[in-house]
Amino acid sequence: MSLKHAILTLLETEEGSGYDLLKRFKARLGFFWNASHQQIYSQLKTLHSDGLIDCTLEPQKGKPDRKVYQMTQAGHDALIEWLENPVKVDKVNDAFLVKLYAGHLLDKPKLKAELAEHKEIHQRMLGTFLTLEQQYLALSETKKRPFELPYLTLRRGILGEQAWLEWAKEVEAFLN
Amino acid sequence: MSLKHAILTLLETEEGSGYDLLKRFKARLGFFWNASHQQIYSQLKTLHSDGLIDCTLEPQKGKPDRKVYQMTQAGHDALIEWLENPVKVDKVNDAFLVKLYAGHLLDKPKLKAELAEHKEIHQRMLGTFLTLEQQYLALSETKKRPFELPYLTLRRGILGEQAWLEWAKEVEAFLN
DNA sequence: TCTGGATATGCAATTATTTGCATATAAAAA
DNA sequence: TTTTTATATGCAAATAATTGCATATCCAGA
Repeated sequence: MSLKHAILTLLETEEGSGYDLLKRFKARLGFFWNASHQQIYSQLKTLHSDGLIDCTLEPQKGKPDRKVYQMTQAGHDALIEWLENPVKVDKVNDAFLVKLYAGHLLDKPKLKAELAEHKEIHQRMLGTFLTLEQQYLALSETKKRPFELPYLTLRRGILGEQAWLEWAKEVEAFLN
Repeated sequence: MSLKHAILTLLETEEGSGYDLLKRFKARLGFFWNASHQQIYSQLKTLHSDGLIDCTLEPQKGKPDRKVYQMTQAGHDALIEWLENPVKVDKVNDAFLVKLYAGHLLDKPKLKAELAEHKEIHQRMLGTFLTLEQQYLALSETKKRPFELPYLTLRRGILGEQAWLEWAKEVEAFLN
């Protein structure tokens, strides 16, 4: 599973509490891997009981202890091993396409309305990605360096969303 | 869940046995919804026990009975209801991007090799899609009509794969 | 001061998917 | 004639993901 290894990747860079990791996950990997907070907390528990990460308790006044997770050697090894073995090609399961395929059972206005909703979401995503890209491109060459690979994942998002929106135009043309 | 409704969509057009449906599923919906034969057989069972599909047994010599499934009114209603309510935007969970994000932990040749494997798969997919597109485009206008919506789902596949391959060029440029 | 939202954490049940196994026939290829 | 490939089905266990619920704090604004 990749979620485990995505979390290990984050911990490889820096330790953190569940919530820290959740936020870092959403901000950095969330564009190409969706995971709920429940999933992340429960994976942290599993990773810990498998010895791939350590956990230190930081007492807090009033609040319950803060659990800070950090990488172990076993975790590092597991991550490297995962990286060295091929992953499966992204599996697509797109409910909207199922619906479009069955679109003859629905009237065009309803299809159009739903297309418009999806389009808005994709446009918003693209906007977010383009903003992030501008931030990256504004950096000096040396400052870019550590973000080169993340930037490539961002490019995937940009090209993917642009392609989706191009396609949406074709669908709109048909529905009009 | 969309798998249920994808199967109902197939049955809306024509009845069939589990294996019939499996093949039709792979040929028509398989490009945007991946499901194993086990999943399809088990969903048929559930759909049947929920009364959304009927099942008639066709005795066969030597072989076990052929179970032929067909739509019920309840199934049709459930499909329409599903179609009328919005579906969620396609969720992306792309393990290769997780790996690329963590690529600094791996040497470039290994990343390049894996990229090449994925590229080959995407190229093959695109090839398949383009062949199907040629077949569609060769039809007369009247014969095209019933495949207009499926064709749009095919276009999604084409534009999606092209975008992936464009992106792969950027990644290759970086890795070289 | 009350209220709502962000912060911060998790359990439990259900649903969906994957993986491994299992069986049996028929046709085609070696 | 043996082996492989396609046809044709499915169960069971494990893993992954979703959904619903639950708790408790802190801070800002009405």
